[in-house]
Amino acid sequence: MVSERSLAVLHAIIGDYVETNEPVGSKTIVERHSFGVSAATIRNDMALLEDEELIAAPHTSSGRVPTDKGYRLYVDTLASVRPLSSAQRIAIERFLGESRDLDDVLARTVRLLAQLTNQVAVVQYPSLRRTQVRHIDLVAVGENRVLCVLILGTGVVEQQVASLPAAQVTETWVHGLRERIAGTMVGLDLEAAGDAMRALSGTVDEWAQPDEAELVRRIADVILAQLQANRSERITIAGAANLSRPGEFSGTLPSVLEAIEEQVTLLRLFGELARDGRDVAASIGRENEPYGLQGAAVIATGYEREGETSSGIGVLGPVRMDYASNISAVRAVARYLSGVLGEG
Amino acid sequence: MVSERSLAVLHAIIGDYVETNEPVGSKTIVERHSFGVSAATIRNDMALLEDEELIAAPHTSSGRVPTDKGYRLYVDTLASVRPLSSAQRIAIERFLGESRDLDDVLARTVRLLAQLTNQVAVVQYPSLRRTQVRHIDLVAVGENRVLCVLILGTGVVEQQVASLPAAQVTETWVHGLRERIAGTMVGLDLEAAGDAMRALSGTVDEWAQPDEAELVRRIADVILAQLQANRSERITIAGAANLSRPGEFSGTLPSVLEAIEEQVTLLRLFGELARDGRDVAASIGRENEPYGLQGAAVIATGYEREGETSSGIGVLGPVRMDYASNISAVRAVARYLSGVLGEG
DNA sequence: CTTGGCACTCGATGAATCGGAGTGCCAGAG
DNA sequence: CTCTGGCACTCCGATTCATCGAGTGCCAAG
Repeated sequence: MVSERSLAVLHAIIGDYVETNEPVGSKTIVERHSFGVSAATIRNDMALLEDEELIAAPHTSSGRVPTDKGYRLYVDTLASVRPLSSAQRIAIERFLGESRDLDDVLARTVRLLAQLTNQVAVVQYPSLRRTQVRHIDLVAVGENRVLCVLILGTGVVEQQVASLPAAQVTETWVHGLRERIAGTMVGLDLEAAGDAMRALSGTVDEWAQPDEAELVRRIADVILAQLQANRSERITIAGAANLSRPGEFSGTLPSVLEAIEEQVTLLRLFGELARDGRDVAASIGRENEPYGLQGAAVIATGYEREGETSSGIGVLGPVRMDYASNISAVRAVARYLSGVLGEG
Repeated sequence: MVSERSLAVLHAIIGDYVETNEPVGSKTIVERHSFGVSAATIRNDMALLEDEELIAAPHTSSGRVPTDKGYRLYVDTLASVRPLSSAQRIAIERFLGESRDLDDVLARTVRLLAQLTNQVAVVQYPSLRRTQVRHIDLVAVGENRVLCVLILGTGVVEQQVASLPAAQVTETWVHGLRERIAGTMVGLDLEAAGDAMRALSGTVDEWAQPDEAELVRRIADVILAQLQANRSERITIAGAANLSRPGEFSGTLPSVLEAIEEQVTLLRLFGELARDGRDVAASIGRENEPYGLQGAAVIATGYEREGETSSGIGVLGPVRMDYASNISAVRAVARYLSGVLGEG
């Protein structure tokens, strides 16, 4: 276990290194931070930290640089998350009150976060798995098409046309079917509605004419697809230009760009981080290896929508980043977003 | 005017420079290309090219590098666009036959183009301005909501709910309104339909009860918004990871990343390039200055959908790129895309 | 446990050197 | 008028070498 002071030294090293991007030596530390001890003592502590693999020396007899493990301990022992500057608070305020629809709020939020942190910001769209089906409609369009309209609790409207094989459907028949389906589905969340829909589709022979069963199954499939589409998740990204800051992201820039393009990778990563624990989580360097993002660090948390935790929000940046500021920025923006979405 | 051979020298210089990324001198040229003349003669030609500002020397007495103007003349005089390699043809073939919906086709296409060229590929979604309105439906949802459903010639279905102020609408009233609107709009393209809609909304007092006029206007506004939304244009992008190749894009990487994020910039640029002329167009270096993309080159052309030119497709890369290959790749993929979309 | 001292390491910096690729120009040949 | 070989000149880039200094590790003393 590392001593109290050694930990303070680690914090000092990381603080200086993040700021200057240069290996930091014992002398620099005693100059810039007022430890009450001499450089030699610091050196002893640093040797200790090096034994623990929390810091490393790029070359023999040069300053030290934090390792992934060092960063990890750092964020875990980060007590005082630096409060936001007043300029940052103002920036957040400016975005309040202008909220429009969900897309707009998320787009503004992700840009805000990118601007605050100077990193790539990522916001996951709310998971709608727990959203309810508010309304369902079937509309005959021509003789062999039925338009299936689904209105969800969030106000999202989903529609799709089911093409039927050469059968002529009547307005009244469609109406009857609609009543039956709506009766079983409306009010349920997407997951339960899907189950109900499958059950209905399975027992179709019991209540429908044989020659109509096929039609019902077709329509049921379309509705199932619609339910499924709304459970699928997306993310929105901003601040990609921050990736071009030179020096950072030494060799792993390609994989980061790929991850941004893929989306699915980031989705998994953010989902994971947002899920466990209520507070802001970080994943640093090698910890991201399963996602091909060693070289990068991710800070993420969940935000709430109408009272329940829905999805992830956070930033993606180089391992050498200002965790204190960025963690508090992510936390603040997540709270703000939860507030805005809580009202609606 | 530059002589025949000087032009050939320019081509040689650009060819070598693109390949090696190093200033190319007279000696290198006589070695690698079989001009029938000596290095001194090449030097004379190079002096001439330099007078014309087609090439420039980074330092006194070093090889020459093409200028933007040089690249411009190069692509303008590019006669034999190199045919695709068989491997590339196979890659294209593999994407055939798997076409599904429009989104899928475009997503595959843009990735294909990125892979073929090793650049950032951009495909503009088809402009729907000339698409016809195929069907319109109004469905009463509850007492004070009307769902407006628009089905377009492309199969796209657009829907939106119009909220009405405390008025109870009857099923029959909605039906009547639907008939009237459908009668004036169905069969028109989006632009004309918008005009018709506005006209209808303007004369509402002549044929509707005074207390219903407001409802009609509300509904009309929603439909207008739907029409507008479908005229708006989008692009899809792939191959952003190719930006990370080092050395290229010396200092302008940030602006390129911004442009990709903005989309609207690229939309204007590609729209412009796809519009003029039928063949592949290029915009090189400073020519992109109005878009903040000096430092980059764009190769673009239009593709056809159901017989008429609809939108742009192309690649974005560093000025120093293989124009011959990339132009032919863009052309080939555009043709392939036109073929696929022509059938549907 | 801390501290000052000291020898040592090793990368960074800068000057000096050198080689060579490349140019520009000229005079002569076709 | 064009091409060619030759030649002097320039200047970049790599190499070498010496030096500097920040920083370490270790030790013996407080």
